[in-house]
Amino acid sequence: MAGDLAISDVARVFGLRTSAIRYYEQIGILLPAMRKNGQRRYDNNVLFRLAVVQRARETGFTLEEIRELFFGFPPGTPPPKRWHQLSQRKIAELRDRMKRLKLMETLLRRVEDCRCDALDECGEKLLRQGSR
Amino acid sequence: MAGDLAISDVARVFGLRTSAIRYYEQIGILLPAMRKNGQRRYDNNVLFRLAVVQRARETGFTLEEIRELFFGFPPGTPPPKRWHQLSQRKIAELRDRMKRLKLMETLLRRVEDCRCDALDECGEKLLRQGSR
DNA sequence: CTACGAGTTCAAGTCGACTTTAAGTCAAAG
DNA sequence: CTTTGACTTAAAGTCGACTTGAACTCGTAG
Repeated sequence: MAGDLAISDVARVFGLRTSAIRYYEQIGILLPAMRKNGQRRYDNNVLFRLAVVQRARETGFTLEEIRELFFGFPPGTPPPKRWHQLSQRKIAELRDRMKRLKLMETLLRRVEDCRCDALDECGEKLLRQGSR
Repeated sequence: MAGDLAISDVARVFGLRTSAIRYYEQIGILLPAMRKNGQRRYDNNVLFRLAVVQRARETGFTLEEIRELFFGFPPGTPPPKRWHQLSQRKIAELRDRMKRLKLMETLLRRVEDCRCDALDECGEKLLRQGSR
């Protein structure tokens, strides 16, 4: 049950490259692993850590924010509080990004109405629109 | 009406840095400008071109795609056809991005229900969920 | 004449999340 | 003993869209 995993095992579980895991260690998202003949050996805890990392990545957190999640609070701060604080920012960010996507879509559909004979004509219209 | 614009004038109209305009020329989005004592001079056409570039950027096109818009079709291809072809791809892309954002939001809201006592517990639950 | 501001070129730097490369170590297999 | 395969490190490369820096040239104002 304990596990004594090589870096390639850990990588395979999450579909990551070994280089990604070393990188996570390098930037301080994973604590330095124990060594056996110079090679990293992991126990199951790292799987839990990485599961959290993956989920956080899926929800749009940067690696910097993930480090904050792990190490940016006084030790003992309960996860719900950690998640909450970071989520607030992120939700606002997602809302902005969605707005932007919707604007893009609107503009894209509008471009479909173009009847210009030359691209410069498009530009001319846009300039007149912009100044109005 | 003609205009004999310095690079800084053009930049100011669009809120761009002069370096961006040189860069656009370098990557072939703007044709090389006429020179006057070695300095670039522009006429009004460049404003139309740049208005199109800006709008295309706003709708999510990359500079590569914008070059395609301008130079990736047989000369004389009408703008509606050009826009349409590029828009199809882009709309699909926007839909995917929107889906992803919505998934992120769902996951973020779900994370708000976390009652774990430690982050490793979060990871453990996620791992069990993932395998189920 | 000199200083100034605006322009020029080319190369290199930036950001985030990694990957790739080069050179070296180690234990097990043949 | 040598090869193989997996691992190690540090440094450099990647992508996109620019920006920044260094070194240089212009025309003009004082």
